[in-house]
Amino acid sequence: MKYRAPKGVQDIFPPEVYVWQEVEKKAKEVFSVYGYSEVRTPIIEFTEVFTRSIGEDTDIVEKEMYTFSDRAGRSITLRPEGTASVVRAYVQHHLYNLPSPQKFFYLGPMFRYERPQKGRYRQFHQIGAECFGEDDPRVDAELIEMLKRFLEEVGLSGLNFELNSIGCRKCRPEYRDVLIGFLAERVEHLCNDCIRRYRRNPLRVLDCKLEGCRKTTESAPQIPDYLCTECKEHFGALQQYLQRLNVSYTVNPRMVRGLDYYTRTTFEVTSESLGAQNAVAAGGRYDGLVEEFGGPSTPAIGFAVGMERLTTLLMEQREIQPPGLLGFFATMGEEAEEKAFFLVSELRKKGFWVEMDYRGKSLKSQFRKADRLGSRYVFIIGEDEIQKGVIKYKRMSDGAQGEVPEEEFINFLTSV
RNA sequence: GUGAGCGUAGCUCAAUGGUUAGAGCACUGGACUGUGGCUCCAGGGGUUGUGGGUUCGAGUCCCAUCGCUCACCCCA
Repeated sequence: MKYRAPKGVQDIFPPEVYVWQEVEKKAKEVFSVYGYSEVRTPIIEFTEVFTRSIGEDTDIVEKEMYTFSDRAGRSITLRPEGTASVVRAYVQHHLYNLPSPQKFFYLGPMFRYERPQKGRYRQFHQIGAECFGEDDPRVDAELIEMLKRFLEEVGLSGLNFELNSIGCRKCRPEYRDVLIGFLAERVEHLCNDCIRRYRRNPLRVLDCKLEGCRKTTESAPQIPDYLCTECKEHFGALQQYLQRLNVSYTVNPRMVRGLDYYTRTTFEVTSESLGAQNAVAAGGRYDGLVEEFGGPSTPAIGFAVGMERLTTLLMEQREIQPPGLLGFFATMGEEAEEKAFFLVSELRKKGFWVEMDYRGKSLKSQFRKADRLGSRYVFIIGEDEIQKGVIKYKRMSDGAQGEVPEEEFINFLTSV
């Protein structure tokens, strides 16, 4: 094979593409009811947009970005996630001068240079939502409710909502110190990965899957216990509201997110059947990011849904219903073929999906083709029909046949 | 970046180191001269991922390389 797509990117064909279209449609429907407008930001940004927001020493920035120099020597990066671009756009266009909250959603491809595996690709797609300008816990609750509703509308079940608060710029450093103190006494019991995490990002040690590390960190101090009064209140109120909105969740005090910009609320939606990459959606609050980008201090919260992971689950849980072909024209003879050709054109103009045969094949093989295409009807035009001025039809589901005068054909189609 | 498993027809897979690499599905045609699905028959389709090596002989064994998959790291 001479050409193949680069590693970790994929072509999406029918029938999967119909699932994608349905998911995108549902997202637009649900999000718009919550006041979210679509925003389309570029796929490329100056590299600093990502390094500044995601964090210099995260894996994404350190080794996963598609970065290149453009012809003028500027460093450009293919977006590895959506939030940074939306925040950049929000600040660049001074949207903080508009009434708060400003609410946006986006969908499109993201790029990370990683080894692909189940649920992970180099080009992957996210649907995300961002809400700027409010720090009220009701906004957090509302956003999580919207995510839940979207996932339900799209037809997913068996999902777990996990919730945590990782504090703010004030209280997180304090907790961090306490945790480092705790870990320092037990470093020798940690795995090699965790020893590295301990130095680089100690909160991650809590997330380790290994039995040994889990055990040593069993009695570790937990973030929720070290939140400052404001963060504690915020987290408590959020939980109250979620309960009253009937959004069930579990608090996971060990959940940490990989991007530096998160503050307070973080959440993940996971599924058992996704393999190692089990998060369908994730998000959180990022109250410092707008300021970081040079805007006024502006609280914000958002999430992103992984399209590939979502559609993978959907295709496991549901049958895919491709759009149905209404009719297939089976013709006998050149005159009939010509007639069918222009008739097909007329019908499509009226919005009917019809197809025909162009190869002058046997009637039998035309029927076979119609059947294979899942056509509801076969319309037959041969010498007899032309002479009588009729079109013969056969309903494929039960084999019922009949004739319709040409001039009534459109009416006939409308009625079936 | 690290580790493991797997590469044979469009797809799913057979073939003890030994003739001309097979089967099912799919595709095309016929049995049925103007009627699909079911059945039967026939046909087209392959550089066994690639390159080297061992051997009288390699799809099979060895090495390298490329690709795919899963996992680690990390994340949607």
